[in-house]
Amino acid sequence: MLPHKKIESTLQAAVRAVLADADVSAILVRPCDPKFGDYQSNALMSLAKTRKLNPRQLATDVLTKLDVSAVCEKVEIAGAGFLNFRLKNTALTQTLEAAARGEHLFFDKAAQPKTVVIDFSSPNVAKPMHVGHIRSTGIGDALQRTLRLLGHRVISDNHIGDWGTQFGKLLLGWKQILNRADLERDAIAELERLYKVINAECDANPLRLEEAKSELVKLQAGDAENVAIWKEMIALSQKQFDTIYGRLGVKFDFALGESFYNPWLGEVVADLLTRGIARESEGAVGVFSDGTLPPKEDPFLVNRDGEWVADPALVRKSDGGFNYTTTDLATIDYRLKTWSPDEIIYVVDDRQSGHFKKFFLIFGRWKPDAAKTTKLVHVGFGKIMGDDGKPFKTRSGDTVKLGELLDEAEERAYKIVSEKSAELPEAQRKEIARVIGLGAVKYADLLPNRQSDYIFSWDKMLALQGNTAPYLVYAYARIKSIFRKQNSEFRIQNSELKLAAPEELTLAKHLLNFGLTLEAVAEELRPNYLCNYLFELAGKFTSFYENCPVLKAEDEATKNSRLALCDLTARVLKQGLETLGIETVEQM
RNA sequence: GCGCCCGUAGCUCAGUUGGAUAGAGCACCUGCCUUCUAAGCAGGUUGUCGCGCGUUCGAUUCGCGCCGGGCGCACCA
Repeated sequence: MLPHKKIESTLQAAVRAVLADADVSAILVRPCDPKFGDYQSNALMSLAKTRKLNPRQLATDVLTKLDVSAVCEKVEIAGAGFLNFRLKNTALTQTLEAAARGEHLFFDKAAQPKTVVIDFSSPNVAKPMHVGHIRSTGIGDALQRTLRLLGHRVISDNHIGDWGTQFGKLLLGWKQILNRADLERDAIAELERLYKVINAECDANPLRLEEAKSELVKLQAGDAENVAIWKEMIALSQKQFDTIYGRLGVKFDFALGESFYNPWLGEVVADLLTRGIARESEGAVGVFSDGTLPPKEDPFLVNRDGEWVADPALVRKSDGGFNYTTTDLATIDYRLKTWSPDEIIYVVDDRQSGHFKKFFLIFGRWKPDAAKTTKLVHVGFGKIMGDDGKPFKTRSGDTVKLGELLDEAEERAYKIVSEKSAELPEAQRKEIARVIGLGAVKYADLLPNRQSDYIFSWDKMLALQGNTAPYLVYAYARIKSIFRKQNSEFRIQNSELKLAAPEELTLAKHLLNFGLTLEAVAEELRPNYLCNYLFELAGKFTSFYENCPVLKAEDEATKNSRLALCDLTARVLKQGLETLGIETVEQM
């Protein structure tokens, strides 16, 4: 068991011994400022507060029941009632030696694995994936990797936009203005052109719009020709998706598009009507406020000039078509029946938070039993901005295509690699540039708190100094370099650690917090915690690297101990980056 | 108008149940390569945490009210 968990469970038992009825699940032990110790708990203060006890007295009482001498020095009470823990050197080295033997990598599998459906990326058919998709795709992938690493059962599902009114226009364009040669050269660009041309025509001419609508109606009715064209458009799009996901290294367990749920949409609406959850209004069918929430908190109400008026979620349009709330409901029904998840995570732009608020409430009304056992979470994120503070666009004002963005990342990285490591063969420089370029884009996207907007900057993400992917991969490559240089056979499994230098101790202690960080990422669904942990790890490693010679250590025992420390650091760096969806290189 | 999100160093951003003297990178200054990758390291400078009030032993964090920015408000998703 990792030392901090040992401390935590022992502390919880001690608290229970003092206050038998206390809820000890909130009694946590966290890393702290080294001047106070290695770990700290401030939980006794809030516990004392709710019970109107003297916090320092409570701490003293708990301390008499607390024996953590196996892993800690004497526990200290500090300030208003903090408990400060300092690890024993033996506990530290034993934990590292166990890791060296391959018994763990500073994290534990979840005691109670959850089944989690994670819905992310969701590109649209017939449209190019653009820079915005990096957010849902990167965050979603990092989360699925984290949850899997911690032993949860994860079902990733790409809810592709393969259905909707845009297909009327696309079908019309396909039939009337399709350029076959262009389609073969660049299918997505041609499909995009079709849509733009017809869309403009429809805006200008109601008759064109009617034509497009009738194509849509035919598709919906199962017209053989239209269905065949629609399927071809999906197939062409899928090629694009496969290429992009292949480059990004993102995998899905399922890619059940919106159209998959078509057969059940009518039933969903009928069921909502039968149960009195939805009702007809102005020819459409919608879910309205049930009056159980105060108006301010009720997403089904909106204030217009001082009056609260209905703002329903429509589930059927007046023309009989369905809305995306309907699809989302059919989708959740399918997911419940198929996987019985404990949790469903939607990694979707924050601008849709209103939709999710309504959708989650409808779910609660529609499936009250399931709502008790399945938690729905909207993992929202902000926009990517250009350096002018406006949404990130190309110079000509178009959206930035994801494929082109990744190309540019690799090109820019290649220039830098060629400059810094001109001696490496071209093929290797290309491979380094691929890893660094893609890693830089992904890392820059995962680093900020996901809910805030961030400014896209090539220079910052590709910089070798600062909190960037190149810096982290560089730290990894330097460790690997040591192992290439050393002559004798080094066997990590038999390593005995002896930690003396402050840099060694600081690095070693930081390794111990890998699992804590992974758990925080899984708990709050925030990959940036892991980014910051790895940045600190790389920093502590380079500090160690500068101050503690490894291959030229004063004696063999120190050398082997340091080699082991290097190896463990490399493993955590590699595992951590991999969990963020970022590859590493052995040399750069 | 109403709701949601945001406001932290000159710039870009972190800040994990409310916790100890609020952190990092960039920029700026000073050192360190005949020694494991200097794409690096060590040190220095930088703050009314938008403003005010409240809750608390303790508030960047919670509540209320302002100010400033972004986004969303029935047949698109």
